[in-house]
Amino acid sequence: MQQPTPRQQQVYDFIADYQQQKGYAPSLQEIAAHLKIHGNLGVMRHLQALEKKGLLHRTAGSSRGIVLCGQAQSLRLPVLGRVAAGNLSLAFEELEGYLCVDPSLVHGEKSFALRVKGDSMIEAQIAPGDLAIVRPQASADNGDIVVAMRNGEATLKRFFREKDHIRLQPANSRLMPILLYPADGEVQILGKVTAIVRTLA
Amino acid sequence: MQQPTPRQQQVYDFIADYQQQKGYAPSLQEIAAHLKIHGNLGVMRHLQALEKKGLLHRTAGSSRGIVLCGQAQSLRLPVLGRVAAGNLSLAFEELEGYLCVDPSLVHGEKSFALRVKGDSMIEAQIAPGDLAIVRPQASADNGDIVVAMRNGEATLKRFFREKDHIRLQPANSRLMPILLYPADGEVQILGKVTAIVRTLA
DNA sequence: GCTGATAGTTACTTTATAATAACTATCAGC
DNA sequence: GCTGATAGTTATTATAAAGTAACTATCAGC
Repeated sequence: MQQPTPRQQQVYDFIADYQQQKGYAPSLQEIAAHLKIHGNLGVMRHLQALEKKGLLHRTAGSSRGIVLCGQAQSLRLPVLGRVAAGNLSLAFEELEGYLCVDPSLVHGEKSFALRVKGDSMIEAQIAPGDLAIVRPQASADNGDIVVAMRNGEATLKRFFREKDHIRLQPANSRLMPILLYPADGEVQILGKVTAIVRTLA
Repeated sequence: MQQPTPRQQQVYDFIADYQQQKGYAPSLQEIAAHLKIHGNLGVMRHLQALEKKGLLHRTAGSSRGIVLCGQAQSLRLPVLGRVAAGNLSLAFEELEGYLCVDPSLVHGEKSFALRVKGDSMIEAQIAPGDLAIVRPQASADNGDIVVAMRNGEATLKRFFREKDHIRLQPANSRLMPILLYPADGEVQILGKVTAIVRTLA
């Protein structure tokens, strides 16, 4: 977690105070007024900086859509035993319950927690039984860990876009990578893993 | 406090769910959409009724200015960069911030989150940079993962009580176990790891 | 049958709020 | 002197969201 600049800290503190006192986050102009900033662009950039540093989370286009990380507040995600995918619509199967997590673990709308089944990512320190926090998205950046749907089974793999195909690389030396060519649509990316939560004992 | 009608209860429940999941309250139109009400006047009157019955509080003219009365909170743990231990009193050093977690990850009072430093537990799928949720306790059961203080450094080890000593076993084949005899008090158990939280990307 | 509380609809206006464009200023580090 | 990060201003636009008017419908209780 990066440290904010003093000015950014002021912004953060005001949001925390306001949230604590009123029960919801301030609008950009309210922040601007308090910090004696004329216009909200300055505020916007402070928020962008704070978000990049992982101190808060924002929902674009949503008024007062600011959630501070590490405050007495958390997001409630559904915990799924498995995922099934009919073309990008995630079916919530085997709903195990709900998990409250810090906003810093969640990056985006409609995230959910998926119970990890196999040991395909064991060498990336992801074990069966762990909960993977997943943000639904159809593609990813190189090196991201994604949830891939294959033969009706959801598995975790590392995502690499190469010359004319996509490589889904397990973190398990006993397993082979999957090469995915545009033609065969048998594999589908359901989302990106943004965090791991494991309960011991 | 008056009881809401069934329909009003639905409105209230949706707001509670939304608030929990997203971290802020829904807009009138979002409520309307969810309850399949066309237009937001209907919603407005439900909110007015709920407010009159003392179940929530609204700020006029403020978007998402809904605050529910009497909602439960989740647990907020301090995140420490390291721990130092003067006889069982944990000093909160290098406070990185706070992490909100589900009560299911925390087992006991005064738990905290510790940033994992080395790779002593790498084969137990605990990597450097992970956050270990720790419940302070001076002993443990066989097989538990504990935070042990040694030479001023906190490390994670697996705990085993054997004949006349305690064995602190790393999950890393390159590291040797530590044998701890009652006489030498050079190693101290600070607590037990109850959960692991990792942020990716 | 009347009344009042509850519940809903369509259409609209107003305001709150977020987002963008096009600038300037300061400061640290190379 | 150049660059990039930080910080700020004025202005404008787009959209999110709250609020209002004018209706209808159902149901419980008197």
